[in-house]
Amino acid sequence: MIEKLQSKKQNPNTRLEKRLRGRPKKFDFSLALEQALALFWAQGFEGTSISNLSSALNMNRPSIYASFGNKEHLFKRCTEKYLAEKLSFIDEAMNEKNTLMAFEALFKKEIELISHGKGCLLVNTALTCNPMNEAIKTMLTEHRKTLESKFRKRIQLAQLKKEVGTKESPATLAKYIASIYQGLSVQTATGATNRGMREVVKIALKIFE
Amino acid sequence: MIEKLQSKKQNPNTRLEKRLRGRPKKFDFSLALEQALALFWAQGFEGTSISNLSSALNMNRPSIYASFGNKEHLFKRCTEKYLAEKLSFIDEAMNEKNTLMAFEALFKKEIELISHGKGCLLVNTALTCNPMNEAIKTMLTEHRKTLESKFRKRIQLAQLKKEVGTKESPATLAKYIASIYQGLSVQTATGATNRGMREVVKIALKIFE
DNA sequence: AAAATTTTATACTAATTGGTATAAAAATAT
DNA sequence: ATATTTTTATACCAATTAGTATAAAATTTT
Repeated sequence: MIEKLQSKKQNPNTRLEKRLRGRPKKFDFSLALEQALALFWAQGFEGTSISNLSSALNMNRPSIYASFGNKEHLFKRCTEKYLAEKLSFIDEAMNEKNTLMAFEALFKKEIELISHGKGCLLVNTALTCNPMNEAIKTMLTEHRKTLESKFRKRIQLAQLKKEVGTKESPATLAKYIASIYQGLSVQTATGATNRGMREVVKIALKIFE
Repeated sequence: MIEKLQSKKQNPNTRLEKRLRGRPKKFDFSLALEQALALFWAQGFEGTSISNLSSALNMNRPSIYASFGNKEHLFKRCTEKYLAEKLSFIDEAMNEKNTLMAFEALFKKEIELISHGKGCLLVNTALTCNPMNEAIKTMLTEHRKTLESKFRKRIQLAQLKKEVGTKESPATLAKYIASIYQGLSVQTATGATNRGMREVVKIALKIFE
């Protein structure tokens, strides 16, 4: 009974945010963002309409605009969330103590991430688009470049420590790793199994043995 | 003067098709299809509207529908054209006399094909989409699987001829090759140069040396 | 209890989407 | 010349797009 009274009209935000004055939100901001991310991830930027989002988040349109801005802005927030929460393993993998372990960890975690068949958000959601949405495509492209440069830095470090040969440049090796990473993102959208992808990685990483 | 009279109201189809009864088409069917392919290739399936096509092909909408059917059907025709005209090099490459040469040829030609930065149509135009357009995504996926199976068959042949080791299965090696192929398609959309991609291929094909 | 505040829900906008009906235009066949 | 055929161009369709104005609802503050 006491419990029931306490949980009466419990707002998801109550515990986190200080209760504001007006009508309480019926949605949890962070959960809604996660649901938006899931939908964009599955359907791409242009494949997802505000109406789709409205249904999926159980929010009416004015609430979406009030909370997240327009479609482009919402997608950017989702991408940031994706980078912070889903791709955090990349920095962690790059901290492994040798190159082989670093990229083994990278791909192990990537395969877990993309095993649902939707691939990597940075790769699969807007490789091409209407000129109107060029900014979205460019943003994703920049993020992919950033990933590649993280690979490059890791390889540069390894070459300094003489841990890896210097025959190929770090830039080239990084591009090779990025190609595999992106290739797997397409592979999972082509029906590849986790096992199949792990075997691809095993071959791909032979160059570091 | 004579030339001018001869070329008066020259219809592009005149030479090929028997002149029909009614008002002549103002467009060349094959050219229009090529322009449609170029637009879908650059903007993706969902990023290309019938209005976009109408402008690009200089055809009004009823003419597009009359000539090519609806948007989905037109995209399928473009994909078929793409396979027949742009990806014909794949079968040719698979006919090279050894595995290394086959895949060297494959990637050399692929890089030429995608060097405009739009990647491979099968990869870059609808990796994700609205559920409404699922059939398009599925069609492209099937074509990607077909490519991979061509790689697999080539490797099976090579293993029979003891030309390549049997440590990894043809299926796995084919998936590895397909991953590189698809990875390069993303790479060119990420700003990679032809030279950069060629260097990636050089590393990738070391396993066949 | 009343005022203030904030979110919700409904209903709207103008533009665009994929797709088509209709009639004029431009050719050939008779 | 006239009829026939085919394409073009205009104008439309219903549905959906992204985005917003407005008022009711639900809360806290006074």
